[in-house]
Amino acid sequence: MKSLLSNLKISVPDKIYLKDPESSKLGKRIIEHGILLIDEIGFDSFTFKKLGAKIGSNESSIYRYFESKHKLLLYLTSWYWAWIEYQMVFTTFNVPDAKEKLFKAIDVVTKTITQDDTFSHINEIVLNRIIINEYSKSYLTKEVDSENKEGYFVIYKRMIRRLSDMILEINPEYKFASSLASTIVEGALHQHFLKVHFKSITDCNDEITPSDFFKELTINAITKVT
Amino acid sequence: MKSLLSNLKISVPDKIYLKDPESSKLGKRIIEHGILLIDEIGFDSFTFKKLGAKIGSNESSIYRYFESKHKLLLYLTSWYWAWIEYQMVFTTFNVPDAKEKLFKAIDVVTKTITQDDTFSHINEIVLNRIIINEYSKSYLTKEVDSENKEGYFVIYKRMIRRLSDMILEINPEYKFASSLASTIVEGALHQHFLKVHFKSITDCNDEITPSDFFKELTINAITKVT
DNA sequence: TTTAAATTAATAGTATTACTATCATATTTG
DNA sequence: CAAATATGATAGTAATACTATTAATTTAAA
Repeated sequence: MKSLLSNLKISVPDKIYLKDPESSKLGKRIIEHGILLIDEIGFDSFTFKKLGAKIGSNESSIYRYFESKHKLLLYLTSWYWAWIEYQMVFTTFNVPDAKEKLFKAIDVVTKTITQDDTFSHINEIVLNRIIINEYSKSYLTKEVDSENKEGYFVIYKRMIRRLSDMILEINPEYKFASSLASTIVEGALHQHFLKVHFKSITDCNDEITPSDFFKELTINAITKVT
Repeated sequence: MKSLLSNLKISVPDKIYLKDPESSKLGKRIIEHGILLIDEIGFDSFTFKKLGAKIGSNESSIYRYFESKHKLLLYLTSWYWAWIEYQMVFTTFNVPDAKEKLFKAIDVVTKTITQDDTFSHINEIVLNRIIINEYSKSYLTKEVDSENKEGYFVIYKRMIRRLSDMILEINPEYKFASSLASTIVEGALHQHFLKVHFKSITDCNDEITPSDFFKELTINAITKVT
């Protein structure tokens, strides 16, 4: 995916930031080390002061890019889903068989990220861990409705709708395409979490992946003769 | 469920609290109004100081029951899952047909709570909303492994295992019973959230419930001939 | 190349949070 | 009734999540 993406810029709704972090060296350092620090100490303990110390910059300079650490999380998650969406569109493009297409899409959203080579300052492996551990916190807030109106979750919702459309391509009669799509995406993150922290309530491990589980689940859900 | 439960006490791992809130009037007020206040302002803005003001008591008195607001959340969530587990065991007891049994269990974990009548000081409708909006925050932390070792999530995991066992009763060959069970429980909370805040990525609404979706999904997953 | 504009750094300050500690006052119980 | 226990009031601390101001540095334009 590297060479194909190297000229592209993933774009994030611009209301999320005060100043585009892609537009300067400091901005990129904020993103790069923000990802590493959130992964290291967790989003709850993460502060702009600590990030400032880590990158040898000042707290107040970071506040010029993001209004709050919550906005930084929204930025990172939007970036992540835009990146996933791109891969989903790219991988399924020109695949004539609807089932093969859907399976490729499910693979994209459920797989463990193992390669970090798409964008120089963003470590996608680490960012994927942040999504698994922190994504829910970006929308489980009292402000979710107003932030949704501002468009902070458009990329995520659009990506889910693409998946839903591929489900309907196979079976236009299936009544729960959206719920199934959202369950696959959210459920895969959850299974990845469980396999690290609550092994006893998942079957996923080094051999069985969330992708295996969700592909079988999906195909049975939509092709069953009832 | 009221009369049957009225003599029972739901028990929560005792390491979660410093002093059992069931043991005093103040303790019960903390739980009762803690639930209402978290629902009202959200867990992130919730503080013991605000709760103290609301119940006409002192911040420091609340700290004598719970070490932190995080522990209070663990208490509430443990209580909730114990209550759900009780209903699950009770409702499925003596049901001979494995499929009917599983469906009853799925109903218990996925339905919207509409009655508040089991325990005087706990409003189960409001508590259910808190679980939907805040449950993930109880385990998406850096301390999850140590807290898991302390037994703070035993009830939740046991309840999921019960569900998994009922799945295996129908099809002992099914390879993903635990993952399916955990997906049903977590996924149902997620669908309830989506139907309020992100309607475009769910099919659930006033007519179609998460229960409908997950029952069909489950039965197709485990009885499909592959 | 100088000058102005923009960006970043440094410092200080505020209200709130998440507690801990101490001591006084109720309330319960033996 | 005394002693034990629970609760309340007050104070204090370090950290958080910012905002504001001013100084220093970098960049871009004339």
